[in-house]
Amino acid sequence: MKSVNTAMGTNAPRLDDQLCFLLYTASREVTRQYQPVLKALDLTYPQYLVMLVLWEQSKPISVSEIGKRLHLDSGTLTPLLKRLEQKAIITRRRNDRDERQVDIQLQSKGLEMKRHAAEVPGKLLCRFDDAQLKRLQELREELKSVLGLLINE
Amino acid sequence: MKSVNTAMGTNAPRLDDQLCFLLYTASREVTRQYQPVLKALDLTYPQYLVMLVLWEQSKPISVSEIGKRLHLDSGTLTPLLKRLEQKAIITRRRNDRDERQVDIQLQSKGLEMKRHAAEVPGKLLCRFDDAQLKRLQELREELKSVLGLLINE
DNA sequence: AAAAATTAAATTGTACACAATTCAATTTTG
DNA sequence: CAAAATTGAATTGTGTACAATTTAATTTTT
Repeated sequence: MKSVNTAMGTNAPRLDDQLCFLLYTASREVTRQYQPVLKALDLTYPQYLVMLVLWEQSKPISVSEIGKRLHLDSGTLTPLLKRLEQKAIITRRRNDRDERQVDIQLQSKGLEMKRHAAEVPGKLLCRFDDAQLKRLQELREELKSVLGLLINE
Repeated sequence: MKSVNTAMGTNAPRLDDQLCFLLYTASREVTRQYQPVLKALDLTYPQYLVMLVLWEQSKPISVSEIGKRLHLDSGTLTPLLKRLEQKAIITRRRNDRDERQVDIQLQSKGLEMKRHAAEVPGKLLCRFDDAQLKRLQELREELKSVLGLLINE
């Protein structure tokens, strides 16, 4: 009862106890920790997420489909994808069947990066012991299921 | 063992199973849900976080102290605080004792907003039932403790 | 089939984040 | 005390996020 009330009550909300703030902080903290590792791949963290989508595919995929997976819109993706194109990691091509769509395809450079990228999670997780990894994994499951709660409705 | 291995293994990392991606998505999703509620206060979500810090204080507080609480630097805070100043919510003043510091103080408008803001969490949480609130609370505790793991080291 | 509605990207504009640098004020050292 | 180091904000530059609008292409209606 106590802690539910602190969240719902009429008191001023306490910063450190707010789920939203913890998510906001944790997300930025994790992104920060990815950065030095991703620097070797010359990718930002959002660019890395786009690459994960593309590596899962191997087929060309539309901008909106990428957006659906990452919950990002064209306002974010279009300039990001143009940067990946400039780095010769992907190509952007209008779809012949539906000229509204732009298909994103890996270039050979982008495909080859997959091998390097496979080492990324390990580099970040290696500093945790088994007990800590287990906690991360539990948090992941909790978060995955709560995210379902947040999104539906 | 299985799921720990999927995170550490040499396979291509799976997007939906990555804690980092879940944090990134959940954080943005929650921010999105705050937005309509905060619009009534004419605040963005990061501005709201700064206000939470200021409401907890009631004393003037330096930019760097705000930054310490929110894990944000002056590059983010300076322009944000200038916007709050323009809206007559706060004042910015060089500290007399140490002229390097800029003290942030609530204006009367900013102080009065506290009452309205007290209703914000309730407006977001009211759509969850008791069981769901309990899960949010559990996630909060998990996240709080894991964040400690991530930050120290 | 023509008009209306919908969809997919791109564009525009605002607001973060954050690395890196600058500048001034204060502290620490030699 | 003067030089060196540190600290606190501000600035600069890059890269997201995302609302809102625009434009072109496709689909649905009438």
